[in-house]
Amino acid sequence: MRYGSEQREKTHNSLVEAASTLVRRDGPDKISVSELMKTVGLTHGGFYYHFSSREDMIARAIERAFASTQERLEGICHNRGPADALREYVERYLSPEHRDHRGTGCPIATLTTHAALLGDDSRQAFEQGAARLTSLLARMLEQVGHADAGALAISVMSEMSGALAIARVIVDRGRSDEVLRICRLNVLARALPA
Amino acid sequence: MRYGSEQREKTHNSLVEAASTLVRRDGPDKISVSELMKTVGLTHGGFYYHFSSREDMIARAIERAFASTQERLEGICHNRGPADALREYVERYLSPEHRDHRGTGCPIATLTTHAALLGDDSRQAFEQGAARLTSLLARMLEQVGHADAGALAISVMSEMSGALAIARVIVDRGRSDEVLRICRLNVLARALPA
DNA sequence: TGTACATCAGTGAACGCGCGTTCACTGATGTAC
DNA sequence: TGTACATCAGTGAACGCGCGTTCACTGATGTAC
Repeated sequence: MRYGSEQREKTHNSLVEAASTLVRRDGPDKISVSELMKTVGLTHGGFYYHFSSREDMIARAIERAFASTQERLEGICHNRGPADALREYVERYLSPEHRDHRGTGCPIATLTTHAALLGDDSRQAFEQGAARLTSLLARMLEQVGHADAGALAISVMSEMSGALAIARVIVDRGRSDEVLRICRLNVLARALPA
Repeated sequence: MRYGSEQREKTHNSLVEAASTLVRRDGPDKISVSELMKTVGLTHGGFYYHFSSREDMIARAIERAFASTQERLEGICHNRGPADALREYVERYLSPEHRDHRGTGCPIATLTTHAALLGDDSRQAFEQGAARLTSLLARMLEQVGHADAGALAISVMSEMSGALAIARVIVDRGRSDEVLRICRLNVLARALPA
């Protein structure tokens, strides 16, 4: 079964993409090698042609999750003023839509408590991804005139990710929405210029 | 091997206690039945004399984790004025000591992203525990004069748990301490009366 | 006080199952000539 | 243009392992008489 000359790369990309969704949706402990391969229409045996181990695959999945989250944030900033972009970001982050789509959401809100327990490769991928994302947020805060933007970014990122993770545990939609709404208002009040 | 008449209760208590530490230290996915039994000096076969299933044990462990966390908070409030208690709670929560002791720490900062993925019993135990803990915090905030204490408690709990979870992923002690310090200052500024 | 029996809190062997990983093999495609 | 061969991207059977769960058994303790 030989395909086009870039087949390997294409398959690898699909695998990492699928893994980055599965790892966020079901958690790093529940992804199985065969489930991942099935997701892209292959059999489990081919896995080690693309990854050196299950742990390696999880690290690549986390990297990808952060990369696409970052792209999405940059998309929000594109063609928008700093204050508008900031408001849009916070409102999307703490929205019921984000809460209801773990698989494509911010990895910080999906994997924090897992990350500390993962292997070193995965943990490092998380740490670096989170640092970069927080830097982007800091730059946005700086652009709207915050003096201590770096510190505020850390505080805001903590509250947003914490709130989203908590909202995801609350079954009752109304009460979960309420958590999001409260933190949205709080964060907007702290982040946007007066 | 028959022991004293309350042997069963005593063993059960040790098991739940040990489980509540293990579940926070290693995560709910990594606790194994035999490891737990070994921890209290028994063999794996006796497990089902105390729990109906592994999932049942995890739910009981989470309940216990919240109960002892709540007791600890009440201990802080005991014989302290409201503002003092609040400051003490925040400073302890966002301390390197708390970060370095997952096994005995606040379950919100240890299990949030796990909780949404757990079975219904465990998820519910988490949700109820978190709600009670947040209520306690709200009462403290109310006592120092905050008008919208309920909302502030949710915001503060989100930031504190989010920050602690993030700090636990950062390997470099200095940078991890810095995250804690920043959020400590931010939270204290928001929570304490001016 | 002594004896027979039931109960209680376990033990530890055994089970099936799914998992991560390995490996011999396959067959379509590209390349050399 | 045709043929032989190497390569590439997989397949799928097989492996060992640890896990959650079950179950027949054990032996110390409590209870009935």
